[in-house]
Amino acid sequence: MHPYRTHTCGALRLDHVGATVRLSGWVHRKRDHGNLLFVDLRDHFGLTQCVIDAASPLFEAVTDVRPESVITVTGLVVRRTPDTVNPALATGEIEVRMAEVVVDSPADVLPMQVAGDLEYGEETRLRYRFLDLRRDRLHRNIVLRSAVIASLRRRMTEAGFMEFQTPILTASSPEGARDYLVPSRQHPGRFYALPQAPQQFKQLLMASGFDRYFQIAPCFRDEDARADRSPGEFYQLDFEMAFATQDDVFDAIEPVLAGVFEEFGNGKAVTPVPFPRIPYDDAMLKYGSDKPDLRNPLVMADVTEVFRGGSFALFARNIDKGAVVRAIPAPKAAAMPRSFFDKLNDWARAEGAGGLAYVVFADGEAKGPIGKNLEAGGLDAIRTATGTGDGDAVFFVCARKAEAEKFAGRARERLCDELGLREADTFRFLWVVDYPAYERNPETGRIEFSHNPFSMPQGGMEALETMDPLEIKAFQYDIVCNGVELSSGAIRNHRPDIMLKAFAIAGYDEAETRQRFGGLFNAFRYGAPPHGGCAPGIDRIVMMLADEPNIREVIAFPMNQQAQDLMMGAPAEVEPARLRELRLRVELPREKKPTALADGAE
RNA sequence: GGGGGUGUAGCUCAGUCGGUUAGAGCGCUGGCCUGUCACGCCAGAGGUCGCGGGUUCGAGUCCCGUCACUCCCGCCA
Repeated sequence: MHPYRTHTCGALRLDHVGATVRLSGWVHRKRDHGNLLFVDLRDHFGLTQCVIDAASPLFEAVTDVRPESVITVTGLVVRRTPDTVNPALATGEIEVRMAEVVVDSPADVLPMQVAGDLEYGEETRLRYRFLDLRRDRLHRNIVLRSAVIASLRRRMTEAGFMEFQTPILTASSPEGARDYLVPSRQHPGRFYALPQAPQQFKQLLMASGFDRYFQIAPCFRDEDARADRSPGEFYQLDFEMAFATQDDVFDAIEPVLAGVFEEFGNGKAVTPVPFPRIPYDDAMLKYGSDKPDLRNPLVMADVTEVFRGGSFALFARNIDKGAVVRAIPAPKAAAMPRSFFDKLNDWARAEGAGGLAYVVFADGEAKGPIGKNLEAGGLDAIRTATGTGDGDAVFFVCARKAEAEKFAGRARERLCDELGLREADTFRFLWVVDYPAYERNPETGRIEFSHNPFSMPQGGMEALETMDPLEIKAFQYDIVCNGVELSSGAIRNHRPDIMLKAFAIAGYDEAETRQRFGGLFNAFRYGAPPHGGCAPGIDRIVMMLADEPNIREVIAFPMNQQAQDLMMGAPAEVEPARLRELRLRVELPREKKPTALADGAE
C-alpha cells in the first residue's frame, strides 16, 4: 500500500464500500462527541469524513490532533446510514473507519482558521498566505488561474505562436514607468533593470526572423498599487506578429480572448468576434473615457453649439472662452424625486465641479434649472443628440474639452448605477483605436509620446513631416472589457528613418535616440519586417473571470500595497559585505527604523 | 507626494454623552456527551484599547502628532 494514499479525499463513493483505503490530508474539522469522533479530512481534491470511537486504542491520540495538522488515515470504507448521508459532500454517502492514524505534521494553534468563512484582514492573510491559500476561495482562484494560463498557451500555440523566454536582467528602458534596478557586482556603479515588459526583445525576435512570438511574461514596474494593479510585478500574455496589419493582430487575439472568457466565464455572455472598434476621439466624446464600460448603455453627445451665445449665461460665457458642453442622457429620470437630482449635484460639487446642470423632459415641456433658458429649437437639438424624449432627463457638463470629457465620463458611470442600468452577467469587449501619437504635457508644454514610442504613426513619414504633431494618430490600440483596460498594443515603427523623425518631434536628437534605443534601432537597420502585437494582462483577466474586486485574490503570493512581502520579509536589508561587494553605500533620510516585516515567519 | 477609511483578546468585531471591574462570537485550555457534518452543553485562561504627547478629578471614547493596513488621486510609454 502506498505510504500516503490510495485515494484522494474527493474520490471515495459507494463503489468503494468494503475496501480498505489510505487517505492523507489536513484535519479540516473535528466533531468530538466524547466517545465518538468525526474528522473531516481535506486535500486539494475534496473532503472525506473519517470516524473513530472510544473502543479504539488510537482514540485519545486522534482526539488531541489539532485542526490543520496533516495526518494519514487507513481504514475501511463504510456506507453511511440513510439518515446520516451528507448530500452537500461529494463523498457524503460514505465514511472511513479509522484503523490506523499517523500524524505526519502536527499544527500549532492557528493565527487564522482555514475552515469556515470568517473574513480576515489583509495583513493576516498575506503574512500567513499558505493558510489563506488552503481556504476554498483562494484555492479555487489559483486553480482557475492555472487553467486560464494553460488555455491561453494552448490557444496561442494552436494559432501558430511560438513561446519564448526573454531576459529578466536587462537594460533600463528610457520611457515609461520607474524601473526596478539590480546593481552589478562586476561593473560597479552600473545597474541592470528588470523589464517593464519584454517590448524590445519581442521586436528583436521579429527582426530575428521568427514569425509569431508569445510569452506568459513577467513585467516589473516600480509604481504605486491599486486594487486592480499589483505593485512590483504582474504577468502579460505578450505577443507579436511579423508582416501583420492592425486587423491581423485583432483577428489573431480576439478568438483567444473570447474563447477563454467563454470557457471560464460561468456562462456569462461574451462579445462575439469581431469586437467593436471605437476611435479614441469617439470614445472620449461618447463615453468620456479611453476605457469605456459598454455594459453602461448611456451615450453622451456634444451640445456646445446649442448653448453658444444662448441665454444660459454661465455656459455661454465659458463656451466663448473655449469650453465645450457634453450631454449625458438619463432615461426615465423624470420620474425620479427631487432628491435624486440634488444628490447628483452634491456629488458633482464634492468632486470639485461647480455642479451638474440638467433639464427634465416631462408633460411635453422642459423643466429643471436650465429648462427655461433654452429655446424650443435648442431643446429639440438636445433631444435628438441624446436620443431622449418625454419622461427622460439630460445632464450637462461644461468645461475645457479634456476636463469636460473626464468629468462627464464619471458622471455617466454614476448615473448608470443610480438608475440601475448596468448590464449584468456579461463581458463587453471593444477595441479603442487611433490613439493620438503625441500629446502636450500640460505642465512643461512640451510635446511627448502619448502612448508607446515604438508605435507607427498613421500616415508614416509624410504625416510626421507635414501634420501638426498633435493631430497625428498612431496605429496604437487598447483592448477594454467592462471598463477595464486589459491591454494596449500597436503596429510598431520598424523604419529607422521614421523612428528618428518621430523621436525628434518628441525632443530626442539622433544621437540620443541611437544611444537610448540602440539595440532596437540597430536591428532595424539590417532588414526588419513590419510587425505589431499586444499584451493582455493576465492577472486582470483572471480577476474578471474569478469575479474578484482585488487583484491580490488571483495571485498566489502578492505583495501588499506598500510593495512588501509580509510572509518572506521583502524587501530586506542586506549584509554590509554584500553592499561593499557591490560598491554601494546606503544613505537613509533622517532616522527611520526599518519596519519589522517577517516576525511571523521566523 | 496628497486625500479618505480603519486600528480594542490569537482572529472577526461591539463598546452609548468622557464615568465603577472593557464585552460578544470564533479559536484556545479543562470537563461532560456514541451519529455529527458550522455537533451540543458547562467552566476557564487570554487585553500596552497601534504608539507618543496633551486636555480633564477621570480618556478605548476628546485634541495634536506619529506608525501600520486599506481605498482613491498623482504615477502606471
